[in-house]
This record gives sequence, C-alpha cells and structure tokens, in this order.
Amino acid sequence: MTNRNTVTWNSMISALAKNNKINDARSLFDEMPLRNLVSWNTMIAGYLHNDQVGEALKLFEVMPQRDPFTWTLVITCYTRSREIEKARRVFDGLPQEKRKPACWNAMIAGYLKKGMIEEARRLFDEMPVKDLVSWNSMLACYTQNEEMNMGLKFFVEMGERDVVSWNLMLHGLVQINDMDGALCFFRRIPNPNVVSWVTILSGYAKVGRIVEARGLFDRMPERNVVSWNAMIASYIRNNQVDEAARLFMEMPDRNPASWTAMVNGYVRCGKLDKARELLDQMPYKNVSAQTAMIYGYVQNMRMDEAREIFDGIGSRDVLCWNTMLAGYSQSDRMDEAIQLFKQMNTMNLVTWNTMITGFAQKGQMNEALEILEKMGERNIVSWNSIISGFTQNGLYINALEHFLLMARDGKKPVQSTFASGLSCCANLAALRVGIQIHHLTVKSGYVNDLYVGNALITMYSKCGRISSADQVFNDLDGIDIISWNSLIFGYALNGYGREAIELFQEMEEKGLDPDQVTFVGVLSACSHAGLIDQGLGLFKSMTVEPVAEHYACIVDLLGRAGRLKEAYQLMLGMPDKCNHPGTWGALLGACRVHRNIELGKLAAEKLFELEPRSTSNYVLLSNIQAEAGRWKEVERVRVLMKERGVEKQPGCSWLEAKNGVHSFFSHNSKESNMADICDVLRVLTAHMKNTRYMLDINLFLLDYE
DNA sequence: TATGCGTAGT
Repeated sequence: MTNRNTVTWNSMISALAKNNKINDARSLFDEMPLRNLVSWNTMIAGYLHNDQVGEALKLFEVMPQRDPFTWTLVITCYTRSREIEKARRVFDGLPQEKRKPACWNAMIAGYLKKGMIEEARRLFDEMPVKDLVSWNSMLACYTQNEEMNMGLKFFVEMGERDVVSWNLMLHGLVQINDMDGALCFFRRIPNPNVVSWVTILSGYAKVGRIVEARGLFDRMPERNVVSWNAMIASYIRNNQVDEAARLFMEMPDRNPASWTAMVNGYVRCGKLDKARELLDQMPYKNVSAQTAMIYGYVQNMRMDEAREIFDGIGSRDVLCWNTMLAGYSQSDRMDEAIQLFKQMNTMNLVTWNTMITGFAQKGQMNEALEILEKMGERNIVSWNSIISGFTQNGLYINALEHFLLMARDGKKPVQSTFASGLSCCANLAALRVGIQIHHLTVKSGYVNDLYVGNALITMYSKCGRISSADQVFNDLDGIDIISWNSLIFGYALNGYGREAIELFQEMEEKGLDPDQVTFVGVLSACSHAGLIDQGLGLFKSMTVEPVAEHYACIVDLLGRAGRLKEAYQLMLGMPDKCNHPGTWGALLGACRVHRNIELGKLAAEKLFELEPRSTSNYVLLSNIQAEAGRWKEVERVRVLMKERGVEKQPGCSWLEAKNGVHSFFSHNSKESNMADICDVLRVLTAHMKNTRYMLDINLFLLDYE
C-alpha cells in the first residue's frame, strides 16, 4: 500500500504542522493520493502540536485503522483538554501488548498536568518496562509541583540521566526562586544545551537579576530563537522595553512568540500605539498577540478598538474571550458582556467569575447570584466576588450570609474575604460577629495581613471598641498609611478628638506623610470634639491640596459653632465652584441646628439640584420650616417631593443583642415584642424631657408622624 | 535518504 511517495507527503505534512502552518498541512493531507496509517497519525499529531484537540479527535473518529502510536496520541488529546478520566479509560481499555512505554508516559504526563502525583507514581511503579522518558516524566511530576526534596531524591535514584533530567531539576529550582541552588546545578550539568541556558537565564530575570541574565545570554555557546525571545521577555519583565526592542530589531529571525512578547511589552508600559504598530506588521498574527492588544485597549478603556481587534480574530481561545468579556464587565457595559457570554462555547472558571464581578459592580446582585448558581465548580474568587459585591452595595447581612454559605461549599476564606466580612460587621456595628471573624483570621493565619488588620481596626472603631482597634494597630507586624488613617478615623468617630490629633502628630513625628484621607480624619475629629481652633489651624497648614471633603469638615466645624456666615464664605472661596453635596449638606445641617432659615433654604435648593432624589435634604428643609412655624413652606416642600417622585424611606435602625441582629422600621417592625419596646421607649422619652435633649423632641415627633 | 507517540526552555 505504501510507496515512497506517501512517505514524502507525510514528511511534508509533519514539517508544515511543526511550523504552525496547520491549515496548509491539512490541505496537503486532503489532497494526497494515498494515505497510510502514518499519514493519519501525522495529521493528528499536527493538530495536537497546534493545540487543536477537537480537530485531532475528529480525525481519530474516522480513521480506518489504529496502532499504538494512535492510542498514545488519543491519550494526549484527552490530557491536553484536562479530561484525565477519559484518558484513563482509553488507557485501561488497551490490551497489554498494545501498551507501549510511550502510552504509559503520556498517561503519567496527564497526571502531572493535574498535579495528581500519587496517581502518577502508582502508574510509574506498575510499568513493566520503563525507559528514560518514563523516569523523566515522573521526575517532572516532582519538579513541576515544587516538590524539590522528593525530586532530588528521585533524581539521585535514577540509574541513567540525560540533559532533560538535569534541565527538569534546574527548572524546579528556578521555580522556587532558589537561584543559588540553580546555578550550582547548572554548573554540574555534563553537557548543558540551549534549554539549560535559557532556563537559568529566565530564572535570573524572574528574580530581577537582569544584568546576570544578560551576562548568560552573551556567554551562551549557541542561540536559537527561543534564547532571543527569553532575553526579550526578561527585559520586558524588568520594565526595560526599549532594551527589549533593540534586541527584537537585532535578532536573526523571529517567530510568533517574539512578536507576541514585544506587543505585550509595549502594552505593559502603556505604549499602545507602538504595540498596535507592531501587531499590524506581524506576518502571521496569532491569537496571543491579538489578545495582548485587546487587553491593552481594555485597560485603557478604549473598548471600540478592542472590539475591532476581537472581531478580526478567526479562532479565538478562551483567554481571548475572557479578556474581551472582562473589558465590558469592568466598564459597566453588562449588556454587551451578556451578549458575548451567550456566544461563548468554551468557558472556564474565569469566565463565570468575570460575569459575577461585572454584575456585582453594577449592583445587580440577583443576576450575580444566578451565575453563581449556574456555574458548576466554584472557587474562592467566585465567592469573594459575591461577598464583596453585597458589601459594596450595602447589603451587609446578605454578604455575611454568603460568608457562611461559602464555608458550606467547602471553601476557606482568604484575605479579601475577611476584609469584606469585617467591613460588613463595621457597617452593621455587629461586634459579636466581628469578634468571631477576628478569631477566624487568627486561626487561619491571616491576622497579620495588612488588609485584614486594617479592616479589623475599622471594625472595632465603628463598633465602638476603640481600645480593641488600638490593640490591633499596635499588634500588627507592619502598618501603612491606611492603618494610621483607620485608627485616626476610629478616634474621630468615637469622639476622641484630642487622641486623634495626638495620633496624627505621632504619625508626622515618625516621618510619615499624611495624605488627603488623613486630613479628613483629623479634621472630622476636631469637628466632632468641638476643637474649632485646632481644626482651623490644621486646615490652614495642610500639606496636601484641599479637596471638597476637607471643606465639608470645616463647614461642619464652623457650622456646629454657629459660625454659619464664615462657613458660607469659605464655600464661595472654594477653588472650583462648590458642587459637593457633602459640603452643602453640612451647611444645611448646621442651619437647622442654628435655625438659619434663609441660608438653609439656599443650601437646600442647591442640594435639590445636585441630588434631586435624596430624601434627607427635603426632610431637613421641611423640618427647618416647620420649626419656624412656616407651614405653607412645609407644604411646598412636600409637594416638591411628590412632583419629583421622591419617597421618604421608612426609618430603620438595628442593634445586635445576644441572639442576633434586631432591626426596627418606623412602620411594620419585624420585632414581635414591639409593645414592650414601645413601653420602654415611653419611659425613656419621659426621662429625656427633663434633659437637654428636650430641644430636639419636637423634631423627633415630627419625624415620628 | 526521506514519515507518526511520550519528558525540558520563550
């Protein structure tokens, strides 16, 4: 059947496939006059080489006969698509005599990719005939899973070693950043080849030792395109894109990886137009380079250009889809994200998580939950996205519920989970739950994480346990500006103005530069504690550019002292015309306390303009007018509210007692013992009548109605 | 003369 001619066709197909010209290879395969078994195997191997597992399997289905080569190829197909069980079924179905060592080796390699070292070892021990590739495959299981102690033991036990064995060990040492060990090893390799050199070179680049990497590159006895690519990638890794570009121009020949590395390099340093220029010049564009370009556009909010590249890609992989999807999801364009999502036929965990994050950011938590339900396997990122989504949308109880559901799903919280959970407790003033989560962070070893520590400071502060906040602050191994700011805010919130200022001074003495947030904290501390002069002094001596929030603090501070005119004057002098609701809100609040109707009206009108749907502004103005007995004006505000479709939200508060959180709404409270509670309230109200709270009782009654 | 599987590097 086979003639000389068929062999020639076969070798041409193989050569084309190995040079990534898979479509040309297929054309030849279809055209050839006489195919033998080797032709089919060659074509399947070609598809595997080009990462087209689906096409490979299609050919396998229709081929007329099979041999051990074929079976090895099929096992590799399944291990590449991470379907290890299918691979194993094929393997188990083979009769003993057809199980060549390569077949076993392919199976071991499959377990390696899944990190299933024990399974691999069992198979390795069962093998009747082991060749050097078998030993190397097993060694790779150890070195690629950072099991270097086992790896070294195995390496020593190996009767025979080749340069692949040495290179595997070398790569393992590089992966755990043990460059001293790696260099030692490299020096002892009997005949290091270009792979050995590239491995050690990349290792130095990985730990930032770019000069040593370049030294190795210059000393390499032979260089191929991968060596050049590795050096280019090293420069890009270390933010030296110009040096990389120089090498790119110099190199004798380039492959798609060279181009992709450079496109990626320009994208990483923000030179998008350079990246695009290169991409357009690429002789054979590949999906990796195009995806890098899409990523660049997406990160810079240039979605139209990203889409243009995306639409021009013939065969997209899952990374490409996910990059485009993340672009829409991050720029709040969920409708387009959904469209894309529906068109995808291969997805992975990242795909689903991207959708969750997108919905969560838009506040569409029901949609986010729907995705969580539908996805099969979830990871910690899926749960974190849901929990932080609820947190950021103010749905703290739901967030904490899902904290528990996550545990039921068998996933352990990490830093960001704890940060979200603690933030919920802070906002709910749920001290007991907060303390429980604190214990969990200790148990799981995250208590010294800076994010967690800072969240703990805020949690204790907002729950009124300033001493605990202080203790967390002092116990943290390393603190940053956010830790300082959190504690300053904590003191401010709890009325310890002087302590907040002291902390601020301590921070300055330690040589730390306060930022804008620090000043908001310390100014609000002055305001809450009535430290007028200190506050004004600090404001004048601020080392950062004042922003609206600082003005709001000062307006609040002056307002509380009754210095309304001064506050208003300050606002007029703000750099850009004051459009900050918080500042006007502070003024309006002060006008109510000090009964300044004219200024209050002015502030309110401005606020209606800035946030027409905010209930509290209407209520405040209405209260001011009511206190002055100007009922017609009160009526006017109520009509205004109706016209604009603003509805007063029912008042709500909650507190935490032994057995959970109790919430109270001004209507239809869920509490069953409401009658008892009202009795107590009446007693307290009577008591308050004889105190300085008397002033506000009429307001209380007005709201109560 | 000449072809296909499994292990290492960008």
